Amino acid sequence: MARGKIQIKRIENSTQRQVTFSKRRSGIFKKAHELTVLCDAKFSIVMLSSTCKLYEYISPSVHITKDFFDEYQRMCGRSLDSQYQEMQEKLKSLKEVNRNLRREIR
Amino acid sequence: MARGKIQIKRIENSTQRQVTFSKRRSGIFKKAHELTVLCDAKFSIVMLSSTCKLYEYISPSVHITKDFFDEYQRMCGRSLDSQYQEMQEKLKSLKEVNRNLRREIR
DNA sequence: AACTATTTATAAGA
DNA sequence: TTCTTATAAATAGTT
Repeated sequence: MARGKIQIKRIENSTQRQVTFSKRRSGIFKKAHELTVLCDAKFSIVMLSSTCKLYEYISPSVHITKDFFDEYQRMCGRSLDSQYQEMQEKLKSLKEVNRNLRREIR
Repeated sequence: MARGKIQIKRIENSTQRQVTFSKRRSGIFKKAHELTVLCDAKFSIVMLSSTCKLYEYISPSVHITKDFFDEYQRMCGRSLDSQYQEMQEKLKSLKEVNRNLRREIR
């Protein structure tokens, strides 16, 4: 995009890949924040870099994932049944992460 | 940004807010996809609009949330010392989410 | 970390 | 709503 057009394909040079990641990561978080403010949207963004770092963005009005889903419930009035499958899958994966993290930390 | 500069504050007109949401949503998903390809990043984006719709983006190489965290484990699990603090914090928050989700499902 | 030449995103208009 | 386009914003390459 700027001093030259780039193709959207993996950047092979590791240094450049990190620089681009850093720049574009902040760009996306900025856009997410703007959309939050402009349109009353709520966000959860989890980003995992190739250098092994975890970055997160969560809308200011949403503090934890639970709040996020609670808000969805409240606004949409969807029954628990329709959400059940999704939440159960989420719970299952979180349980496994939980277990693995315990093991790692020990 | 275009035919005029806008202030980043809530768009009061509902129609315009939806139009802007729709445009910017696709913009963010496009950027996320590009970052995925350019930098080997992995993403999970969950977006909740003010009109009660849920939108998600997950990196092509990641099929479910579990895979996402598994990948994090695989990549980061070895350098424990440097990751310790971060993981412990993560574990703490995941435990809370876990607890809350259990309650939701019951 | 800054700087700009360009590309890209998008606000307003059609 | 889908397309256009003038302009604002993001960013690739550079310093």
